[in-house]
Amino acid sequence: MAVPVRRGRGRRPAEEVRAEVLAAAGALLLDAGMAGFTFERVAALSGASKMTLYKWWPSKGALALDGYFAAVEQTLTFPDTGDIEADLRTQVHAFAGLMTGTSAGRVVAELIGQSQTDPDLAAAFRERYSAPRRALAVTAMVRAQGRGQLRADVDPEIVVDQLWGACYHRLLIPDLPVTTAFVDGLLRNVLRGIAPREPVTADR
Amino acid sequence: MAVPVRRGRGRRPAEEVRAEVLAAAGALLLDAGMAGFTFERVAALSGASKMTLYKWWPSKGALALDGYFAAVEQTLTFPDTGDIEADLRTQVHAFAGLMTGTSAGRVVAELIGQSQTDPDLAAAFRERYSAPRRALAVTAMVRAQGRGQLRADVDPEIVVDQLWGACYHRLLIPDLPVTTAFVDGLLRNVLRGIAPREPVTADR
DNA sequence: CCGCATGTGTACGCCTCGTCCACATCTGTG
DNA sequence: CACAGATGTGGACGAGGCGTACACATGCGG
Repeated sequence: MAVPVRRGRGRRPAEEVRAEVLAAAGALLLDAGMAGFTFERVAALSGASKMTLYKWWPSKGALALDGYFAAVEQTLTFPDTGDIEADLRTQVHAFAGLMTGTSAGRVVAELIGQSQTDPDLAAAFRERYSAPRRALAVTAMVRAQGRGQLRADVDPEIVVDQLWGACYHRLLIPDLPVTTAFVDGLLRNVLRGIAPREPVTADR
Repeated sequence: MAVPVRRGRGRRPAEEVRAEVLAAAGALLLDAGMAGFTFERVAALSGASKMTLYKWWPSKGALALDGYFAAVEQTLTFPDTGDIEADLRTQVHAFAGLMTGTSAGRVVAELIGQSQTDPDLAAAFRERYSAPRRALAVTAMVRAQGRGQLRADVDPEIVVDQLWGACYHRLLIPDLPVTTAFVDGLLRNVLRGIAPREPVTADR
């Protein structure tokens, strides 16, 4: 009897739909995790049709990644104070804090997990998440090498794997937790290994 | 009309069934990957009933892990030649070689990926895979500290994350490949950071 | 030699996937 | 301003995996 004002069929502005889908995807991801994240549910939540989702996103993982970015505002900056050790310290601690203190850690871990069997997600993740971050850290280190703060024979790419890889290791294979003490010890070991012969800053 | 000799119904020796299931699981895992790995298929391949599988294994991941162990004979040794640097070098290179040279790398990556949303697999993986390996490396390093080959203030657990974590990082988030040059550079950086003040072995 | 524990075949309801259709509505072009 | 085409919607479909249940056959232990 009651006639709904909006029957909901027919074309809707793409921007509007896209925004609602991303919001729904982000929300679902945050509180259901990758396990309960499904095209079906996102469609239901957002009020969009499954077909639209399949048209715009190649895989469940790719949609989840977009949802993640929409949910957590990413600033993506790398300070350059002129002191590479301090900057790396700041960044790694911030990263570890984000991964352990918020639900972002769980989500990122599940995205990486899903990307092992979802090529589209893997590509999207590399392109939009890991590669940019890696590049920021690397350029900062290259500049530091120019200033003589880092040994010239050290490959910055490898340092990235040492620092962030170690954190991801504990995040993905949680034999041991990511603690502040862990991050401090990690930074100490790594910095000691890549500093010039006579360390610029004496540690301890 | 033709009467099959073995109707296949009724009880079968548990050992026999278990062996066949593990063989089937391993084979399926190796050539279909975690994507095509399903209870249904393992049951069909092994000739066992789905119900039996559900009874013995709590999740698809747990079954896959057992299948993996059955498929690749794991030796799990850590040499102790008295030279910790050489031993770590050997171990990390062997690990990297296994991960890149065989299909084991793909499978392990997918197992870790799956474990992000499968608590049973995560527990089994930690208990039967990562923890034992970590322990081997750690005890070797503790012994080395006793011999004065490693700084006493270094936490061996963290070194494990630096070395293996870095490799896993490139395995799971393949921005860059795991090459011999990478492993060499990694070892150089790490060893330089954990060696006593005057390095026991001069590198370069 | 017999009873019972245990695995087997089979079937079921539920869910997700990925695709398809007919239709409603927005958008831009003349 | 009107109309035609582009685009999203609702609804439905078959395939396939999940997880469970039941009745039956058979090996093993007493």
